[in-house]
Parts: sequence; structure tokens; C-alpha cells
Amino acid sequence: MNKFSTDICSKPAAKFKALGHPVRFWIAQQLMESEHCVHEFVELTQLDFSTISQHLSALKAADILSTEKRGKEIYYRLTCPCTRTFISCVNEKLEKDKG
Amino acid sequence: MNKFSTDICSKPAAKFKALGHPVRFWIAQQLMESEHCVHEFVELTQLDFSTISQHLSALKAADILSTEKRGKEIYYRLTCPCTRTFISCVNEKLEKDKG
DNA sequence: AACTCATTTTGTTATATTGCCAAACATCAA
DNA sequence: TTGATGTTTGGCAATATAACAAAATGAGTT
Repeated sequence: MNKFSTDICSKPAAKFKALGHPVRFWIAQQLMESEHCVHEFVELTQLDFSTISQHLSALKAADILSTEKRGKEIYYRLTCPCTRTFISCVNEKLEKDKG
Repeated sequence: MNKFSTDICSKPAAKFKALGHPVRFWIAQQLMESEHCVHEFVELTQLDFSTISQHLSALKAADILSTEKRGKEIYYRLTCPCTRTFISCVNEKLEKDKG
């Protein structure tokens, strides 16, 4: 057991925090299958462009997402496969507990 | 792509949110190795007993932790192995990005 | 250069949450 | 009953938050 240190634990915790909001979780989940761009998220959430953009920024700041510009659009994707794995597991468990 | 629904996404997001605090992340991390009980966390964080207890409750409510009572003490452990896997991955990535 | 399109940033507001402690309460064992 | 181990409640101040609107950015096009 290590002594607790805010310095050390803040960064990793921030990654979880980033995914700890319904909209941001949903975004990450959509990106499990394939990359998408901002306006797609806007359509499916009915939220403001700027709101979605901020959620995406939060996820990017936490290094959950990466971006690539192609043509006029910016495509978002998951940075690390382990995110997908964990999301899958969380979903499976919730599904199991339901029934 | 599915339409966003707060109902559906709130529960899984709550799991992430639970781990989105430095102290709670640290607790989960300590439990990767082996189970522990409350007073151990109190010692190493210098936080109040009740504060730690509340953090533990939050993690338990999110089904991140399970408990078992043995003798006078209550032992906490990670509920699901996938949590350990994901934490490991997060830590490794942060370690890599540092250097 | 001017014009669009896609997205980001800024400003703001209101709301909700949060983390923490202290004190009271609960449980169990000896 | 006493002591040890946790939990719950009450309260508060601080912080964070999400969201929108509007302005700004940047890249590609004409």
C-alpha cells in the first residue's frame, strides 16, 4: 500500500471523470464501433454544437479521444483499445444485473 | 449510431464517475493487489473516517467494490477484474507519456 | 481576397454537486 | 459493558457543472 498523493492520482482519476457524464459516456460508446464527427453527435443528442464540442474537448483533454481532420470534417476516435474493452465490460455487467 | 438517452447512459457513466476522484481512484488502485479495510485507507490518506467511508460507499454503490465482513473488520475488494485491467492500462499509458 | 462550412472558444448564468468534518448511531466481540 | 470498527446524518462552503448564445477560428473553395 502506498500513501495517498493527490498529485499522483489526479491525472488518472481525471480520465474516469471525463467518462463520468452520460453524454460523454455515450459519445465514447458510439466511437467503439467507428469514428464519427461532431455534427453527428449534435443530431443524435439535440444539444447545442458548442455543448458537444465542449464534451469532446473534455474527452480529448483526458486523452480518451484523438482527432483527425479529413476534408472539412474532424473525425473523432477512441485513443486506446482498453477503453472499448472496459466499456464493453461495464455494459455487459449492467445487462446481466438487469435480468 | 443510437440516439442518445439519458436513462440508458446514466448508470454506466456513474461507474466512471465513481472512479473520477483522486481518493477513490487511489482506493481502487490499492485494491488491485489485495483486499483492505477502512482504517488502512484512513491512515494512508489522513482523511476522516467518515470521509473514507463515504468514498467507499460511493464505490460500492457503483458496484466497483464488494465487501466481506470477517471478525471485526470489513474487507473491501474489487468487484470485477476488468476494473483492474483498465486501471493498469491507464497507469501504463500515463507512465509512457511522461517520459 | 472573400466566402463558407465545421468546429472551437468565450462569456455568462444558474444550478447542482461535492468533499469534508464532526457528532451521533450501529454492530459485533470479548 | 466496553472497546473496536464502520456507517449515517447534518451542515456548509467551495467548487464545479452543464448548457446556451454569440463571437472567433481555421481550412478549404472559388
